[in-house]
Amino acid sequence: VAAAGQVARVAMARLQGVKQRNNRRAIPTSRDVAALAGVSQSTVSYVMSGKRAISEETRRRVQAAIEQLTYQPHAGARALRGRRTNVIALVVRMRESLDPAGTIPYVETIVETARARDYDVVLVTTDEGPEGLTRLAKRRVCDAFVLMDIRKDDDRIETAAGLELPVVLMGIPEDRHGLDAVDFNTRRAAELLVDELADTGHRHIVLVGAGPNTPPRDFHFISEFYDGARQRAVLRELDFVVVEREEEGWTGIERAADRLLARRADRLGWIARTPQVTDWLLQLARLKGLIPGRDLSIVSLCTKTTATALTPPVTNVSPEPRDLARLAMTVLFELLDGAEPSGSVRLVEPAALERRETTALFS
Amino acid sequence: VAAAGQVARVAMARLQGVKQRNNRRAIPTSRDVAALAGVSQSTVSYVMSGKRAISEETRRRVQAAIEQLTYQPHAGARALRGRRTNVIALVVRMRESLDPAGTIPYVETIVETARARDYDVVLVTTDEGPEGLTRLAKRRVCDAFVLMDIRKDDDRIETAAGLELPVVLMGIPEDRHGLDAVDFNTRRAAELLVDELADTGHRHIVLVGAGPNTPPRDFHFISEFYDGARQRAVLRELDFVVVEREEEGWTGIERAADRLLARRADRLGWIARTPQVTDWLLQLARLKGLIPGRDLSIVSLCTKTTATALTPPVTNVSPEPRDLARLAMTVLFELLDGAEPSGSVRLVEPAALERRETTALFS
DNA sequence: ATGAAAGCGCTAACAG
DNA sequence: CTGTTAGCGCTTTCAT
Repeated sequence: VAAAGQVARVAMARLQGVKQRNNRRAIPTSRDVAALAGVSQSTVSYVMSGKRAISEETRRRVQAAIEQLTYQPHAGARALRGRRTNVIALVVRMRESLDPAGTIPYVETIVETARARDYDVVLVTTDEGPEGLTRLAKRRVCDAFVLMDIRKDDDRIETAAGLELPVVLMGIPEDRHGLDAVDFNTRRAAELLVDELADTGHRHIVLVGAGPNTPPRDFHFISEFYDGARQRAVLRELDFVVVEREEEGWTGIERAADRLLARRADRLGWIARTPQVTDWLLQLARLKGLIPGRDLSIVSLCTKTTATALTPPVTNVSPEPRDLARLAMTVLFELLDGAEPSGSVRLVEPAALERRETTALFS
Repeated sequence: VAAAGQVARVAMARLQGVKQRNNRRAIPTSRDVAALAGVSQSTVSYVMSGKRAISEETRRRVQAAIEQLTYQPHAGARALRGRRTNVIALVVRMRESLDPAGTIPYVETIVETARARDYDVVLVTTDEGPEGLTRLAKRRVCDAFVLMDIRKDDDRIETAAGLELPVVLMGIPEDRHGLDAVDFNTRRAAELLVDELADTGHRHIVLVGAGPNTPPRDFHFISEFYDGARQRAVLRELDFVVVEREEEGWTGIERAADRLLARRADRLGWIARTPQVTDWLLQLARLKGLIPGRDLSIVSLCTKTTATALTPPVTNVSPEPRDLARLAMTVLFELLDGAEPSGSVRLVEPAALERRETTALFS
């Protein structure tokens, strides 16, 4: 007890000394906590980590001291000694993002999930290239990587695979180099959309993609969607065409209107692959005096939120971004907890199709 | 030279030892670089920081060793000893974002600008609340903060002001607590848009806001836009009304159509405050058989990219997000370089209005 | 112009 | 159950 008192006095002196010199509170260290609680510095560390048994009395005193000083452990010191940073690097494609608005929910969910396990997230852009990954790994800035917006021939994969750190790919490249990947089952989503149209007596399907700047063949989830829809249409004996816009934006839709409507009046269904395209197709119908759900159908791959926010509400299959982000983090935490990379792909299955006003019942 | 040789041998032994034990390359430290270059460890540090004169010959050898080992300094060790983390915390509002798609360019620009000065960016959501800021500061995770999406009564401000770390606010709160802030001059932007309509012979102006979920009075840049437009309209002796939608989405516009068109045929100009609203107004005009640029005008506060991507291209004043993000980072780096917080507000002025097809020339 | 050495604040092995 | 101690890899004196 006498010793504890002495240590406490020393700590007070230190705090006051600093206060006098800087005229402002210094950020407390675990030594300050220890002194205030009258224990050794390592005991503070053990109280925080829970890695050894601590008497109730000691734990209480230490916790009180921690709260009184609002102590937080120095992240750098922890990383240096403990060889883990509690930081996850999230590598996203921002400059040429496929869907800027769509990116936010992913990022948000990943940050939330990370925080739930006391990880912070550093955000990196693909523009930094593979060297960016190497830099973060060698500088020990992070413990693991999540790579978003994976292209089939993504140049980050090989580098990431050589890093000896946990990596999860969101999206499926041609060569995974042994890394774990997660994605939506967009093939299955396409099948559900085609089935909906088949089941309701449609004859002709037009699949409308996002346009010239997003080449379907560069991204696995897009080509899967196309292939799935096409094959299902064959199976269900429906006429099937893809209309690729030759121009971006609304103009692209307007210019393609003739092709989109070539089979008008004959049990026509449009499949929109993105929220934006869905909106435009509704707009086009409105402009042409066609009522979705009566004159033709519009079904869409978009979230429930988007589908119900549109007018009229659109029949959709939902690729919930949050589910995919959560799956990615589940896999990542397994790896961080010591699991061996399995090099496997895990898919998020689409929820059941939700029929809304834009499905026409022809049968 | 003999000593250097010996040190080098020791380092080799260390590297080999590790290699044998782990069966994989250990990440090299500055000691390894020093040994390989035949200099002391501190010399490596000085070569990297440039904080003392180094002979050309020594520098060359050290650089060669650095490259050979692809050495990167341990971020945690640096932070611990050097008392700076080279990390900037970016605090964004994601869950209830005003404009999810619009957020990306800000984030991208901030990450890029940070990287240009060798800072990384940790991404935090406002959901973590003020304690999130305290945590990052006390753990020494970051050296500075950028707070986006500032509300007038933002609860992060007071905490941030007590952190004794550089902070830049993007957006203007009621009480800045002495912190520096940057924002767009949306008041000026509104004036330019009203002037355009006044100069081209319009009589009636309808300002269309984003809708019920974004209360204009919560955000300074929105209320400034409204006030600026209203006052300018008075000055130019134009009839001026604000139409707030009572429902979200396209439905909100459709329901408000009567109010929007009440003064139809009489030199009517619509001012759209967001890209999304601009798109909807074009849609509404199309639907009503009105041709923007002939029957009425649509002018918009949106980026050039948005304005020209629409059909027809829209007259706009551009609040370029990248400019604002760059300004924020300029201020932040001044603070990081030791400048005292001035508690001032710096505004990004809008570029000149660009007239496109949606301006009707009534005069 | 360079080297030796002292820690930064923490974790974990070692020693009761 | 708790304390003492040895570093992690770096920056920065102090010494030459």
